[in-house]
Amino acid sequence: MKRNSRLLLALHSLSHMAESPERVRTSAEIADHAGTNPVVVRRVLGELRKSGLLKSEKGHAGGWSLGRDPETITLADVYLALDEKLIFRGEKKINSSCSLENSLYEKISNILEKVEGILIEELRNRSISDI
Amino acid sequence: MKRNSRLLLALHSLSHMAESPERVRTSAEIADHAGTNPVVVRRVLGELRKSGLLKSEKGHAGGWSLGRDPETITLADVYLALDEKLIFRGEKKINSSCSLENSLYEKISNILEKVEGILIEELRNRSISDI
DNA sequence: GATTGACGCAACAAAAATTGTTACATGAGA
DNA sequence: TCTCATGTAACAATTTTTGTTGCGTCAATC
Repeated sequence: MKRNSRLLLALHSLSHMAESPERVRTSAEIADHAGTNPVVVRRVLGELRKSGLLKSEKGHAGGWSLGRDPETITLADVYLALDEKLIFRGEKKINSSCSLENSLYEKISNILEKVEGILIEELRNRSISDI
Repeated sequence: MKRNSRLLLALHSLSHMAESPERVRTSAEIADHAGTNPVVVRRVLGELRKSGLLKSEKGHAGGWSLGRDPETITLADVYLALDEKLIFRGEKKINSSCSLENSLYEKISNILEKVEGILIEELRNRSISDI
């Protein structure tokens, strides 16, 4: 797996869950299907649980299931829950002694914030059931 | 330096050049100001030269200078010349046996292409002289 | 023409970020 | 009590990015 696979892993898993929301899945099962490791799955899905998108149960018949109706879970919810920035994770060498550099960083940041807002809007238009 | 510093390095350097376009700068000089290495500078700026944004001269009084009028060099030009994708360099595990995964990848790709188009439009509205 | 000082580039090294693994604690059902 | 699941920390391996060294080429200057 490569970069930014966290979001894809999350969305992939959730879209399967949306198909049969009643079914409880173990992290081992999910990892196997996604070609990764159970611990990685728990790590990523754990962040979604914190946001209420998923719930998990320990114990014998434990595992993962959706925290609410699949139609109400948008791609934006997942994106935001993971707290990743698809766009630009550049350094924040602010307060450089070079005023041009500061100006540059500010201008780029403004643009990217605007564009990311648009991205989130787009993601908000799709639910995990739409996949 | 961290991730995506290439674009910032390029824009930072170009914006200085836009201030005094007549002045020729060495990669050592640029690297020193940007806090990096001359070879790295030549590497990054070399890509801009291929796109005609910059020109470089060897020899004793050699160095780097703008390839055309600073007002005509937009941030989009630089972004495209570097062939980087600020947005989503996710894996391309297409043709997975899982149709949901394929569908997911396609949907995400469509959204990101659209958003990146908007990003480029925004970048096209600023020249390196605007920094 | 020899020297100096610049870029061009390849190959290698180092550092940073991401992903994978192991180990163990905790909790819930059989 | 035993089994099977998650939760988490610590560590290892991999991938990506950045930095470094070395050497060739070219042009101005001595």
